Amino acid sequence: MLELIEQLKADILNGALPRGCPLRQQELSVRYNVSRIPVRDAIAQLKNQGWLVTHGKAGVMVPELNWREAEDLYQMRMALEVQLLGHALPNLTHEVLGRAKDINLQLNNPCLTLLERGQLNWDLHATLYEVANRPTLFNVVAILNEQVRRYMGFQYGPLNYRDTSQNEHEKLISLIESDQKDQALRYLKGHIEVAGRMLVDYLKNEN
Amino acid sequence: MLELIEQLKADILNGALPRGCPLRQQELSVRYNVSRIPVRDAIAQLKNQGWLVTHGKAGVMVPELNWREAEDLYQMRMALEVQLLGHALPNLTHEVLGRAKDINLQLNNPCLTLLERGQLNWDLHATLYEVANRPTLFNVVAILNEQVRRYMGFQYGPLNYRDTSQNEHEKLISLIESDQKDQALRYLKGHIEVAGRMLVDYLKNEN
DNA sequence: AAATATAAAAATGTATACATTTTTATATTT
DNA sequence: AAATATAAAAATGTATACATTTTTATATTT
Repeated sequence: MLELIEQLKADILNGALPRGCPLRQQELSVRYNVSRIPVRDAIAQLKNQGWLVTHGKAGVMVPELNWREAEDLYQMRMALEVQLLGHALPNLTHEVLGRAKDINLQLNNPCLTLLERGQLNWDLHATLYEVANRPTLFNVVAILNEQVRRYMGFQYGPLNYRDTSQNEHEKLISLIESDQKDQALRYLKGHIEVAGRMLVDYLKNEN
Repeated sequence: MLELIEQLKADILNGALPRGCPLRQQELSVRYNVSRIPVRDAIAQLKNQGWLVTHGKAGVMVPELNWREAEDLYQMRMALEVQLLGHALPNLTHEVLGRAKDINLQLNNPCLTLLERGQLNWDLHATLYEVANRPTLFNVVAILNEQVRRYMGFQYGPLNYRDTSQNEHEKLISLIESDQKDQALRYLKGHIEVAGRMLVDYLKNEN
């Protein structure tokens, strides 16, 4: 069923499932070659995580992208990820920071789609957050980042953002390495804030 | 199915479903007089919201209470509810504040269980937050408060907390009425912090 | 003709039956 | 006797069939 969820998410992202019109369990069960039971399970899960919303009293649909939601998601990320990094700081060994650097190098690759870039970006952040040992907080942050993925299905923003974001990661890691805790936390906050503002501005201009 | 979820939550709270040992879909379906399908649906939902956790590779169980989780929940509440109230402040008319005051009066009733008190407490907070018009943020905050309910199934803490909490609500509302925004936000933060610390201290001493 | 009421169709929700996976008990090996 | 391998039992996962609810199309009323 996890696989089915991923397929649905992929088809939501690539536009194979149209926004705004109801999805029928039967159609989906034909499309993915399973019965309606796993389809129902997957729909319930995706509804919980904001990938689908109810359509009337029966049925669900892919929601429209919406800048207010994006703003909320980034505001929550800002508040919670700063907390999480704060808990992680005392446990961030050079080994962990090394793993983060390796991921950041992969972000160099210019062929990455925005979606792949988003995945690596989360992998990097998650590497830092994991050592916080705060599963409840981590879990909420993970869900928020997964929800943000809904907004990464298409290219947006200025082209040079790639380098900006990558440099920001480098700066963040070096602040942590040199034990400048408060500055690292403020820097992370700014990093998320900038990414959020770029997305929100883009969404506002689209409509 | 929503009814089934509520029944399960109630039975988790009152201890009818034991912690730590696996719950079987079959047993639950007999207990609640439904087939395994709605039981499965309910279990999935409760797992998503922290009321159940997986037990090995097959099965779920009621998780033990755990002070680190409680601490995380209250830290998240602190950060996010302050944001939410901030968005709500410009829209908080006297009518809305009046509704909040009416709920606070009900908290006078000394016969309330901690659980009923928790419900009214959330009703009050939700009244203020609703006018923020931030459904995504509101939804996360609502889920956090629902998760906190898991920790309210039993009596704890000093007996005079009732009055303390109620006075804090009064103070918060009066700060809002007199348009002292920053102080209102800081006061809310403290209000949640105190409640969280009380719970966490209690949980730490229990074990 | 617009608004409401009724009936048919189509959707979702749930029960039962079967398939697959996981767990537990037993047998075998070292 | 402890550790591993095997077989039986019991669990979860999924397909199909039926029940209930919702939607849509048609008929009726004002």
